[in-house]
Amino acid sequence: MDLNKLADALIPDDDLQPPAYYEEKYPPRAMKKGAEVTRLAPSPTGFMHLGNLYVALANERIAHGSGGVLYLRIEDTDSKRKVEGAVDVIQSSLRYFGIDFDEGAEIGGEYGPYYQQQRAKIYRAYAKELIRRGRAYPCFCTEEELAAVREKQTENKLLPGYYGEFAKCRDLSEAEIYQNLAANKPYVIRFRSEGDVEKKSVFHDEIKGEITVTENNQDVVILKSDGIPTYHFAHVIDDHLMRTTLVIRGEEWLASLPIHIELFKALGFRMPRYGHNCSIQKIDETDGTRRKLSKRKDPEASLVFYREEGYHPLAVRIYLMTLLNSNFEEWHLKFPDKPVEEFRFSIAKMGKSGALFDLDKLNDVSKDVLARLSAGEMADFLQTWAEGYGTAEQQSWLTDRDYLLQVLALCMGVGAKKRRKDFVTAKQAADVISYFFRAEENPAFRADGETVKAVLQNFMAVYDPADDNAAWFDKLKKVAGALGFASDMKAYKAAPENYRGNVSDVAEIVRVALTGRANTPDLCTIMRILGAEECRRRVAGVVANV
RNA sequence: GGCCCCGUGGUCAAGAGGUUAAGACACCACCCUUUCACGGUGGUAUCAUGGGUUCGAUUCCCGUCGGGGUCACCA
Repeated sequence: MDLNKLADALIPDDDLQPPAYYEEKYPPRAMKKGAEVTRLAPSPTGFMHLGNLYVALANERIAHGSGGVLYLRIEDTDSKRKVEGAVDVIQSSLRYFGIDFDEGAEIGGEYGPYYQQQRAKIYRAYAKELIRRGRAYPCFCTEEELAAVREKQTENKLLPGYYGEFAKCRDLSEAEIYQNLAANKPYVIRFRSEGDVEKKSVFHDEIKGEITVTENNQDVVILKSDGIPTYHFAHVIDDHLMRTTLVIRGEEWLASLPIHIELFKALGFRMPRYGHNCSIQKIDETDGTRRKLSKRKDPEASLVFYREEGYHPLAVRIYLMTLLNSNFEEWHLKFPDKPVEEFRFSIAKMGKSGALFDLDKLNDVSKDVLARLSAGEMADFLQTWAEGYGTAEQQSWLTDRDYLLQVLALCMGVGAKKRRKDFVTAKQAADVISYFFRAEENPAFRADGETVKAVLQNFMAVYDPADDNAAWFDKLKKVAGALGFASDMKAYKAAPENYRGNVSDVAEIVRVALTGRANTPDLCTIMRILGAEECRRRVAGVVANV
């Protein structure tokens, strides 16, 4: 069979460059030893998964930690999944969490274009070359035919797929091929595999270590009927031509590694190194089993979730780093103020087994991150969050910057010996500080109405905003004593039956009346921030209703 | 089902042929304290299982079990 003629018939494009042209156009990168070229290659589906960020962080740290390059390639070969504006979503969400690319889509670079759709000619050139060499052939099978074969294979407990005797179009005669072409039958281009599933070999995975791979024997599709390549083919060509040195990707790709290995070999490309990263999982409530975080079932699977909730990007970053590198957490505990970039990220320290997503742990990390912010930084963070996701009311709270800073300084314990860790997320923080901006609707007291009224009236009668903390508390104790509450905790503990309660019960009444909640930072300071007038108004409201 | 990956407390995990099997989160108790938070002290809890190698295996080997992934003209 005249393979050159076949190649021309199958891929008639007259504007293709020979493979050698691309080899020269995209030469190996001049980089210092040890520098890694890594990439992120998401599909523009408009949805960004936590797993995307997870693997992005690993690639980013490896590239930048080694003085290498991180680039963004858009895998838009499936037109059915493509969503308008998805590339913006990818870039903006990754940037929010601190992933910056050196080259790639929308940034450009010497190894572009970085959209696979724009690289169609390149793939076709290599596919044509494979046809000429007899390593690729046209397949005219319809979807129905393939499905029927698969069904039969499954029935007979055979390996499903297009291989060996089941590869009907593999050895079509020249006449049959041209007949089909003349009849305008749609066709795909398949790779002619020479592998044998009985043969296994050891492969070194940068994360998993020594793994065994079974040879591929599938004649996989490399060019779909629309002339666009499949993932497998595009991956091999792109990562070769873009001179990727290390591919860190999800372990769901492990199963197709044999295909990639054979394609690299057939094309005569040197393979990049691979690291297959485990995925973030969660326990399914319905059956108690582990599974990947699901886009459909788990809101926390989406990167949008963390922005809506107002998680600080650094918190998410630190949390993911603790999952990614087992010694990161200890390092971070030791040097809490050092930027993450200073940590020596190592592929060797990446875990082999999938980790369960732990919101408690993330929350704990978040508290620490927020507690290290200055009041000004926290105010900025809150404002940015509120502009995007807060209610109109919450936005209005933040307009008086000076007032806000006073509130934050108190709630964060700025200036105190130890910082408070009340804030977890921006959303939760907004809720925590709400009482500074509006009185609570129906404060719930544990004490009876008469007692509440007496405590509030007595205390407000002597309250003086000019008092310092000690004087303020002295007055509270006097009120407590006058009403039969113990003003001295030790005395109370010695003989609680002699009292109606103690000074903390009295403080609680004032606290609840003013803030609507039983737990707040220092009450005296809260009253100072609210102002005497506002305090009196709130107390009056409570006394009238109780 | 075939193939592949994984298996140390509830979670993330360090670890090495011999350890009292680190640490963090969560949980519990106590202390501090006008409440809460912070902080401090202490505590509960782990090597999936069977066999082999070995003086000794949680660690090395094999089987079993369990969990996960994958078997598209999707990535």
